[in-house]
Amino acid sequence: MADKNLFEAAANELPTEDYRMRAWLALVGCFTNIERLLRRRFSKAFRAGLPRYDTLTALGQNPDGLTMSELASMLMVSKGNITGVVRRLQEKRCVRQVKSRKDGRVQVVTLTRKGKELWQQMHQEYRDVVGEVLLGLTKSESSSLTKSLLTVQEKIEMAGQPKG
Amino acid sequence: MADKNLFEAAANELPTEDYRMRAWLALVGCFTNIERLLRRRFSKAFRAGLPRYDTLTALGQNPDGLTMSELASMLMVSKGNITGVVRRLQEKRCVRQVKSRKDGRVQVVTLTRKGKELWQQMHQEYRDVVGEVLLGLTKSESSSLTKSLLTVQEKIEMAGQPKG
DNA sequence: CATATATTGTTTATATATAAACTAAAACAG
DNA sequence: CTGTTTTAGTTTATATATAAACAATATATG
Repeated sequence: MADKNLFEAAANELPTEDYRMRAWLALVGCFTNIERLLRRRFSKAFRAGLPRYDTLTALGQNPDGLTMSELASMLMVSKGNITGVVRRLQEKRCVRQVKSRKDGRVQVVTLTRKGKELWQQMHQEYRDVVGEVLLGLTKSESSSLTKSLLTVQEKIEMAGQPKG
Repeated sequence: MADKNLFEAAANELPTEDYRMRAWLALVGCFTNIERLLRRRFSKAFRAGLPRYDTLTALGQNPDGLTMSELASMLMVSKGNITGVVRRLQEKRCVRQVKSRKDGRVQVVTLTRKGKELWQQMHQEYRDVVGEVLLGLTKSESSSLTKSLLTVQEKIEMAGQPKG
């Protein structure tokens, strides 16, 4: 007993006509598997989770810096969350926080040189893992999958950012 | 600046031929959006995260109970994680833990009546949210998406469970 | 200008997640 | 039977996540 994972088991119990739930369960299973691999590789290589990579990426793409709120918005997480992630990155000297002179509430966050280097290493690792995991996927399969996913995305009524 | 989310921005920076990364970014964006909606609805309705629902579902599908290790394996999380989730469910009188008489190390976890009721409520909420979110998806779109995702799943070499 | 309101970011309480170290019990080896 | 190894589960340290309450600062409005 307890042979297959929950999502496969749940899909097996679905009535045939329940095609939307079936799609969602397939999405969960697929994402969860790949994401876990990525997380494990990042944990081993950098002793860091994916949120740090996401944060470094956002900052790398915006060399003039981003405020805490902008980071929260781009990464689609709460502001309280960003406070912690940026604090840990700062303790590792990977980012710099400077208080804005125009607006005393605002912190502008930028990458340090060390942060840029870490970002590049992480980026390579990220690309490697995704490449390995999706190795079996042909160009046409990838394109069809991407197209389906973007269709779903478009149809989701975006329900705002998290609070706080 | 900081207009669109990170995954869209990252996809825009990709070379055209990078179809696998593009598919992965679409997968991340799609999953993350829907999962966040689900989580928010669960948080509001039950003051509980999705892992509790997953755990109740696994137990609901196995009325004879599951051990902590079986739960960890089915939900694909670490054993230390299960310890916490089950403890919180037990504090709410939703599950029962009984030490096995055959093997003094093993805990067998089963649903209480209260747990069954909570599970059913959560199940309804889960179905509602997925239905709403994927409302715009036709049967044929759903099927094509499911098929693509299962193809990916098959091609992923499953890399074992987390440790601990 | 003074007061009301909104915005930025942190803090707190809680839930989730892992890896690694640990305990207890079972299985196995000689 | 005794010592070794394996297995089941918990504990600890750390990272991530949210909502809600809060502080400090801007902005808007009379």
